[in-house]
Amino acid sequence: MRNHYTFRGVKGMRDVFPEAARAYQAWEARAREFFARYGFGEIRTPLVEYTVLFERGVGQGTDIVNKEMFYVPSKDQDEEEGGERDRKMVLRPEATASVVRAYVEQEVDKTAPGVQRYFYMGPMFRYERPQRGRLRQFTQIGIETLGSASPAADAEAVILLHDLLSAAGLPGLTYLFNAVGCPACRPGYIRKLQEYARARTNPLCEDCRQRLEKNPLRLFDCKVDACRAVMAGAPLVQDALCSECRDHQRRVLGLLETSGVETQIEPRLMRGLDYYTRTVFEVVAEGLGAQNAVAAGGRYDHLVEELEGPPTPAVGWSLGIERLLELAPAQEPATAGPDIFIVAAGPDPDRLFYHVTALRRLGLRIGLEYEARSPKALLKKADRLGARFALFVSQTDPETIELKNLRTGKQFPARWDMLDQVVRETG
RNA sequence: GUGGACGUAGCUCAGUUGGUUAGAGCGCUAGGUUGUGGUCCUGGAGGCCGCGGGUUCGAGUCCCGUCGUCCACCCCA
Repeated sequence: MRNHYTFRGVKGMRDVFPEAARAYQAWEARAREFFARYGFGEIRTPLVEYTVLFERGVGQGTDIVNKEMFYVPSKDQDEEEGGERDRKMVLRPEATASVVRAYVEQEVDKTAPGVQRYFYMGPMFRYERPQRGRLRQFTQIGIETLGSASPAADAEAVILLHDLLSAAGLPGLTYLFNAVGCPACRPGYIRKLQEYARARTNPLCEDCRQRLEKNPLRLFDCKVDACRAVMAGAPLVQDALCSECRDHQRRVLGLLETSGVETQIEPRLMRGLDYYTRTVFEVVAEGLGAQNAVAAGGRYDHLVEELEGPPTPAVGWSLGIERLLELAPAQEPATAGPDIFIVAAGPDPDRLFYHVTALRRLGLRIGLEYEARSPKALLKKADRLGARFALFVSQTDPETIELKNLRTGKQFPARWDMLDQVVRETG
């Protein structure tokens, strides 16, 4: 790799070459298969949104909004005087806010009333310091179900995720669940939590003292021993849920149990995005280092209203392909090699090119080198590519050819206009 | 944003207490095979030792800075 080079790729962003791209394609194909089964349709939203969308959607107090945004300079900013602040644009850090924005903007509740099921796949951008399992541009696949408050919607989403991950044969996944309450019970819980913590501020670290006021639920995330000790005795959301939330959780977990999805209650599990209500969950994997969440999601019953839409309960999740890829290193079958690899020393290359084009137009995969090389080198290449046949072209006459079956080693004279048939019959 | 580790052929890495033409394996390439692959043998190409400065008679080896990568914190997919 060139170390002193002007035209570097951007930090935390990767180039994906064909071999690695196959692994992405495999995940995308598998996901599409499952989405079709469950009735989810693809939605494609822009990579750029106005900043306010995420400030409102993801939350003002979150790290994603406060320090992880990729700002996009725009002409709008220069041209529009005055209110340019809310015209600021960013690369999307996640997709849920965009999907909801699109849903509200198009008034989908009026044009297509009822439950909407969407899936998306594409790059997300977060300005973080890269480390294992964390890129600045990464790829998410996710779903959003809008318009249902039913526990069945939560369960359906999780089962889809579970079956998709299981189909990939990933070992060592744990499905963690928690409930984070709703407007009826969460405010009361947060007050209790703050009361508890305020009475014990002394041992808390600097960060936690700030969290206490700004984002008290995050107190549970701290890894400082002293803070953990304090929080070990803190009141839990689970004990403060209203009867509706409690009932919702019970029914979701019940549906998952009958569907054979093993779940684990994690009473201190919190999410970094503000919009979640009731159900939150996270799928964690072993052996991924510090960034071990491969998928996460939950219910967000008030986000649509928050973005000026009609009351619309919703639930969704997203998974990070790159982390999944690290878990199951490319075991995808290699793409099929050429049907025929041309071995020619370059007599009348134009005539040869004509024949090759004709064969490709018949649907055959033809491997061809542009420069004349030794037969040995060409055969070697054909072998590496997994070609089924090698075609020897006479040095003196491009019409005189011999076809060699690289599996059996048998070689025999052939004619250009018969190749298509021979290759297909040999299947 | 904070902390730590590491930058030597395309890749994985050696490189003695600073010492003269910087090495290995794999890969690439050519030949052995008077045009015929996957094994084997022999040869060849390929190095701003990340970059800049300093110490020294002499620096890939030591010091400072810088850029980059990785890991961890923070946070998250």
